[in-house]
Amino acid sequence: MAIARHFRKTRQNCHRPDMTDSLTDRDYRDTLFLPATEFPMRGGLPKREPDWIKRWDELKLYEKLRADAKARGAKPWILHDGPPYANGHIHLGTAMNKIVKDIIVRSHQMTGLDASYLPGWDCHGLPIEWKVEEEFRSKGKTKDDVAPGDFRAACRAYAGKWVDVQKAEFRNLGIEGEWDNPYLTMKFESEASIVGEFLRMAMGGTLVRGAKPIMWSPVERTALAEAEVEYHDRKVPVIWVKFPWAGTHLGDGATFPDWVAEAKGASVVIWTTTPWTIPANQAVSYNREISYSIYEVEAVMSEEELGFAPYAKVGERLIIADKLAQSVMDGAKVSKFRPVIAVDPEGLVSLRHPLAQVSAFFDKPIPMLAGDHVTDDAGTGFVHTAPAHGEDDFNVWIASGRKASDIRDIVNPDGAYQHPELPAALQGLDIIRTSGKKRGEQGKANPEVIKLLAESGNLLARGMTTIRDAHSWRSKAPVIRRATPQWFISMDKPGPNGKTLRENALKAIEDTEFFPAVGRNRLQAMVEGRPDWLISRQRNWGVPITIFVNKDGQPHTATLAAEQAEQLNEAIKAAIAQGGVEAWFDTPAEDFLSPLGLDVGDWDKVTDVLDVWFDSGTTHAFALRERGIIDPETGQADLYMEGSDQHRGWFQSSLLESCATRGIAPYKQVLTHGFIVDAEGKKMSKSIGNTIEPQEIQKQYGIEILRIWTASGDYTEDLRISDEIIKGSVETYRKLRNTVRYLLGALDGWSEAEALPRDEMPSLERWVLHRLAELDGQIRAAYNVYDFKRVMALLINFCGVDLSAVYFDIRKDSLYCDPRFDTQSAWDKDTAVFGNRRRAARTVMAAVLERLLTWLAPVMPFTMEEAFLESHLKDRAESVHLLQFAETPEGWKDDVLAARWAKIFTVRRVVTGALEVERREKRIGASLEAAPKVHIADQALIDAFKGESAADIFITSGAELIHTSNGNGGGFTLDDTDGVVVYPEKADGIKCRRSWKYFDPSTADPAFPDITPRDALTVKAWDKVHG
RNA sequence: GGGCCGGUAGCUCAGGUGGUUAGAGCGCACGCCUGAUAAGCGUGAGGUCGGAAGUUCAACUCUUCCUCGGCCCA
Repeated sequence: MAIARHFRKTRQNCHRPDMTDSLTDRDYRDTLFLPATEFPMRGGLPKREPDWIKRWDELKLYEKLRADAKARGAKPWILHDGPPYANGHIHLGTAMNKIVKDIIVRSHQMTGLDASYLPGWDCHGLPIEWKVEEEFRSKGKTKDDVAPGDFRAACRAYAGKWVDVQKAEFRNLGIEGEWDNPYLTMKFESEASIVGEFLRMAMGGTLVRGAKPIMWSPVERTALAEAEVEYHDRKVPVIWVKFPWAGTHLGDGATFPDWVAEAKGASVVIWTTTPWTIPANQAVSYNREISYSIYEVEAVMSEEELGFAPYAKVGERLIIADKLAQSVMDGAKVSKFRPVIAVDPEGLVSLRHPLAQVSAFFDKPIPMLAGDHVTDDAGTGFVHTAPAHGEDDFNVWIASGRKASDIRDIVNPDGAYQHPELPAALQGLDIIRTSGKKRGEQGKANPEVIKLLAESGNLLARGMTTIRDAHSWRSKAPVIRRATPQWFISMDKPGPNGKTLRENALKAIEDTEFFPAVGRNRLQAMVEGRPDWLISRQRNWGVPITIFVNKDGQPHTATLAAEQAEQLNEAIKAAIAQGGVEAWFDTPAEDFLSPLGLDVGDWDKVTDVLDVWFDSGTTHAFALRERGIIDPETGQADLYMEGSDQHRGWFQSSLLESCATRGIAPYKQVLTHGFIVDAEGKKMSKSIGNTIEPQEIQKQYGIEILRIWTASGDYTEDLRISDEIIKGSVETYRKLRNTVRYLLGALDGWSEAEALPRDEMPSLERWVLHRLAELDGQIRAAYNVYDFKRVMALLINFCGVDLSAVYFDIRKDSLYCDPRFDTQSAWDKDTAVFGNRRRAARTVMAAVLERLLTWLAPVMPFTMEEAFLESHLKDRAESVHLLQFAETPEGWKDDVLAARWAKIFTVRRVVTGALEVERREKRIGASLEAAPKVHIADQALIDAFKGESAADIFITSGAELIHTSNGNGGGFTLDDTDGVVVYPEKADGIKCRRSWKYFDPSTADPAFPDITPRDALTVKAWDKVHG
């Protein structure tokens, strides 16, 4: 440092050896303008953010925003909040989700709309129920010890607690919204609304009772949806079972195909990993595309070789898919076998159950069914079919024209055999242990079935294998498939408008706008392919399925006269509106039925609850329609915005619910975000240990840094986060903050009186206005399509390049040294030229500041509020968030001017390049020490400078532009800029003690020999005003 | 295992319908300024566009395969 100072002094001394200090003892510093602001360079975000939040609370900002929009007559614009689940603390993903929403809402509010934001929570459901059960267990109580009403009350309290926790966490993120009155799915009015929607749907005919197998958890005693299971490896028994062939219908006695004679005494072989389903077997499936043959066992491995006795017997005949014969024989320890003859599987027709001799219950013909689900990739080429316990099994059973009511249900909710006709040996055996230390392990059913099969002589082989299978994500215990009566929303039954729900939903998808566009394909594909919506759960904490069923199991909504059904529905809704879901469970059936003259004995009250996806699919009804935010029948939210996983979840449940009840989507637009991943693009997980909590970032950097990070990346894809990436956001913050700070400092003492009309401004100022006009369109367009990264890129570029590196740098001289407006009374004509130049600069800066503050406020609400309160705008409103994006006059746009300045900047680049060489050679330090001569071949480039001071633009003390087609050698050029040659000569004269520019002392005002004439005029005006 | 999406400089992002030496900002290095100072300015070095093959006169841009990652499903 000392050395650097020494060099500088040396240079100055060399340059003006004849100057003496006696002439120049006035200190001009007082007469200069230097930026002045209370707005500090550093934000101190972690410390100060909570104060801003408190300020907005006290200000009742959200209410004021609504009042302001109303006063403006603004059009409502609704982002409908997807409800997070009221369980656990928020994480980075939830934070990002809310931040994106907040930026959207704020930016729309500031572009003239009335953008309200009503946050909500999802409060019912199994996860909460589980936590509450755990709490009871820790107090030594089992579920059976707790009255259902008390249990539900505990769930309600538990959800309420987490709503409060999350609400506080969201508010700490600076999310603005109606926090005092959020929507909760468990509020009584919501519960009544959900019931209302459900009944409306039931009345529309899309509610159907089904009995198809669904995933059932014996441990939890409930049906589970796909979303509630996870897949794990599990060791299971595998058995090969013989189904003796029992006859064909092919031809009469004279025309049997050849194979029929050979098939006598043969057995069809199946393979299964669920021996317990054999007692529920009602068919065997095959595939017409697979070739099958009869094989005869010729030799079997000996007991000595194996260590156990094989089940296969020499001479027995097995029917197997040709491709799998070898592997089946290997599994059965058959050492030698021969194909006998090919079999036409269509002709097999009927088999005998392998346990037929055990009990008359099993001694029924077993049909052969053709199904595409059968493959010859593994197994035997035949599939044991228990329609109660497998989806494919059920489907092939129904497809063959058989009835669901003929399906045998021999398993109770505990996952144990229970059927009056079952043999005693099987009665009561459990499939999976539901309690104790071995909960989730295999029960007694499998071993007993295997034993019975072996005794019957129909076990061909057995072993163990590992499969990937569904487990409950709560208890981690395996689930089974079980056919129980369940309620479904039918996708393909024509509804009130004659169209199916699937058709209505697909049409609604067409009418919806998706961001990004691929969201449409995704949702479409899912709706096209999805099965009926299983909405019933056998749980306690949820909205009940409020129907009565008659003795045929049909709901009152489908069997009573419409008028009577509606009366009943109204009574139910009224009860729930008053007493919550309890009212359904606690009110005796006759209280609902008797007033309508219905006989209690004819009806059963259903006590299943609704899938929680139904609750959240209904939020549009109670959070928007019943609050009067959108029209109850035809209204739509403007936007739904959630993670892309919600194509399967909320976007779909909401769509289906709304289409079933109103025939339209509940939204006009759907926006999805991706997920947060680490620096390598890997998802965050506690087990990898790469998780980051929002509180960490809040404490170390501030929420605003997190908001900038969110806004800078492409959140429609996955967002990466790491220390390095966050540091980048910190840099962005600093640049933006300092730009705003400089503007605040430059505008010290500004008032509208100083403003200069555009047509009196220098062209550089008009160029800045042109840039503002350009940006205005770009920023609005980007916010409109939720493209914040474009907003950020545009503004960072504008601040870093156009302002900081160009405009501020060039106008620093004018701002600091030209006559201040408060000396205007002392200006003469010459002084006014410079004074007005400065007025123009400050006018433009005021315009820039207003726009930067408002354009950035949605992303940086804290810092922009802080800057706003330091700015000339502070009297306009109580908060920057109550402002609108400034209207930008069309006339500011000037493409001709912009093209001209593009030329000027082309030349400027070459000059700065040339000066850099001089610097490196230590011939100059500051650019003011130079006065370059620029040789320019293209006259148009020279014309661009017409009316401009090239020296000001180059920030040199002088500059000369010379029209010549070639330089005279030795000049500086840039490869990509032909015809511009720079001779970076040193500035002559003396250094102005006020503006530091070098100038010819002979031009100086004799009264002020050591400053330039401009500075002399300025100081004289200053002196006149300030004595 | 299937469906969809993505992989451009250290980081965050631009790069209509294939066509000159692939851009920006930040960061980094070097230098300047010291009247925006834990600030400001300038210059420079960094990618051959996840990999391979193919179509084409020509591919970051089209096709196929592979790979890595994400979401959904099994």
